[in-house]
Amino acid sequence: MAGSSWTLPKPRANGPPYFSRNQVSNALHQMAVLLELSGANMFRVRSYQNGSRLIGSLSQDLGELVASGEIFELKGIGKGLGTAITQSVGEGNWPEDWINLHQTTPQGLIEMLGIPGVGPKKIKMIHEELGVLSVADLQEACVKNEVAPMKGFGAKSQQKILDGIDLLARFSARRRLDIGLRYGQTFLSMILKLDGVERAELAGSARRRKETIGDLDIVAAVKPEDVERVTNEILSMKGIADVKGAGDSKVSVILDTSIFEEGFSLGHLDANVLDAIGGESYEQLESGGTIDAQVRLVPAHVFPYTLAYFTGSKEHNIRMRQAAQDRGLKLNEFGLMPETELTGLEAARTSLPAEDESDIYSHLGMDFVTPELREDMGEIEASAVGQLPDLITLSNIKGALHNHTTLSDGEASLEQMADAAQRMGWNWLGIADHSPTLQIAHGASAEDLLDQHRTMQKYNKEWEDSGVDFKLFSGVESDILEDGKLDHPDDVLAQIDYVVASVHAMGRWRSRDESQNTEDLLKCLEHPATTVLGHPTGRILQGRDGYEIDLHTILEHMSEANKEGELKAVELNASPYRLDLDWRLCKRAKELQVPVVINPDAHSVQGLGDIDYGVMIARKGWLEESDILNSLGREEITRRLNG
DNA sequence: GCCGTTTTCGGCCCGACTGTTTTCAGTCG
Repeated sequence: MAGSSWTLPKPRANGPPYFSRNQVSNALHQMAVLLELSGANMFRVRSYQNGSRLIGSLSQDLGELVASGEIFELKGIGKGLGTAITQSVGEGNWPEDWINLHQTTPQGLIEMLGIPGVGPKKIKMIHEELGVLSVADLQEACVKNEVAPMKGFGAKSQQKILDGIDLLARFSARRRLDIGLRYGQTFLSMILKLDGVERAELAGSARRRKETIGDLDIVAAVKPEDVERVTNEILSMKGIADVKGAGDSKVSVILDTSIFEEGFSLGHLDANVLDAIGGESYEQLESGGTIDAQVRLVPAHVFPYTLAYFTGSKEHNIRMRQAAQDRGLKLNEFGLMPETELTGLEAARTSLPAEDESDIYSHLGMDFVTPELREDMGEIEASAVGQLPDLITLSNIKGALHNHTTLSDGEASLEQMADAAQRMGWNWLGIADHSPTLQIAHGASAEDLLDQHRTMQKYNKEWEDSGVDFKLFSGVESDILEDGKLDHPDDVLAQIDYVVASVHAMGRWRSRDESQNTEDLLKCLEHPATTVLGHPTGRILQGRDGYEIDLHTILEHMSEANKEGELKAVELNASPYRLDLDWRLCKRAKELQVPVVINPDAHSVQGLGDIDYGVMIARKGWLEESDILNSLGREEITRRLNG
């Protein structure tokens, strides 16, 4: 979980509230993990997990809920959690037993949870009987053959643990959405070409457009008599680095980059990103990369059920099964049917029919839920009452505000960027090059910035005179300095169209606590010139966590400013390395009516294409056409920026 | 730990797989 370390945060000085939604949500999540390791009842563990999700996506102010006692009325917060949260948020003290559990659980046990095939029960036993405190200890114990003789273990278990530790060291990282989709879509298109494959779709977190992807799931409809042949043809495909298993309904393989006929290359990376992900070695890591993939082969009549099941999320599936239960039915990967003695495909013969996933939802009295929304973030409730959002698509995008040129660290000139934007069908483009403090990115001086502004005005006049529906806007990506100050004098900022304010001094911001960072960001947002908050947490996916920040509070302040007629928008940075604003908070911004602007943060012509990933995440975050600035026409955006 | 127009106690989503077991526990998705 981003920003969390395995300690309980210190209370802020000027409470109550002493802790933010993030902090309480993280603490509950940690408690769930620690309780699991301590051998607690799994349903108790789940209560903490549910509580964490609930508090993390809370639309009300946590401090107020605690002060008024309404916290106890939330479904999922009872006497126990309610009291604990009230005490921590209201008085600044975490419960004694929470503190104790943190102090008595060795850090290494938490790391051991990452080993595939090793769960809390086994860790607890190994820890108690062998005194194992870390992954390294466990490896040593296995090598010394101390694990196999234990009750419930054996030679195979011991070897599996050793293999798991090896796997953890090599492939612990999930893959970014862009990488996962490239593998997934390539693999899917190859499977679709096979004789006997009636239909096939990408499932799992890739289909849900999660910002990172663990492994690929593909579901294919194949007649029983074709399964063996199709399986063999999949196993002989280009790009299969290793076969993990192949049964009569599932093929499990590891893909490598030889699956890409045209080779595998990464686009341009900005210096800040490159720095964060370990420089040039990252490209090598990618080109030598692999990804696990599973293909499920099922008869056509169960395909929609299997697709829905393996698309998940787990949380969404749980709610769907409960909905089925409420109707006296049972839902699984084979069908939706009355309770029966039969199991698996046998039972599926009694299932209600489904041509597509929408039939499944319709059997349960719900509207079809698009895969991006299946996270149990309110979509179940909304679909039951016909209130699902009408999500944006790429065709809604008419421009974007945060892009770079050769004036700072971009690869393309102003002219090339404008030309590319027009070819993409956009009606406007905002350029926001770096400000002077960011020397690593050749931040531009005020003089150069104003020069660029005049050049844009010249082009704009030419387009207007010749009836071209396109316009450039001049902005700056201003570093947020000490005390939330902007990086140019006010008189310079007043001359250009807008300011994207972003944090780049990550070292300093990450060394400070949440309340200090939040305070500085709020000050910066109060500056009349600040229009857009750029990459709000500074995270680099698979690279580094962002700085600690209470974005709930930030968004609430921005909401107030917008109500008073100012324009304060939050960026959804579309770079697949960032995807920041997180989709979980997009929904919050929407509720608060804070405009979102999806920005490719392009450092090249190709970089403009990253808008695609931004749209995916915006959809995942429930955003509709009216929630984003990108959907405004040339004249409307002019009015909003100048208003 | 949470929840309740059949319940304040006894449930809490479902199935496959694996390895350890003579009937099941742990892990995973």
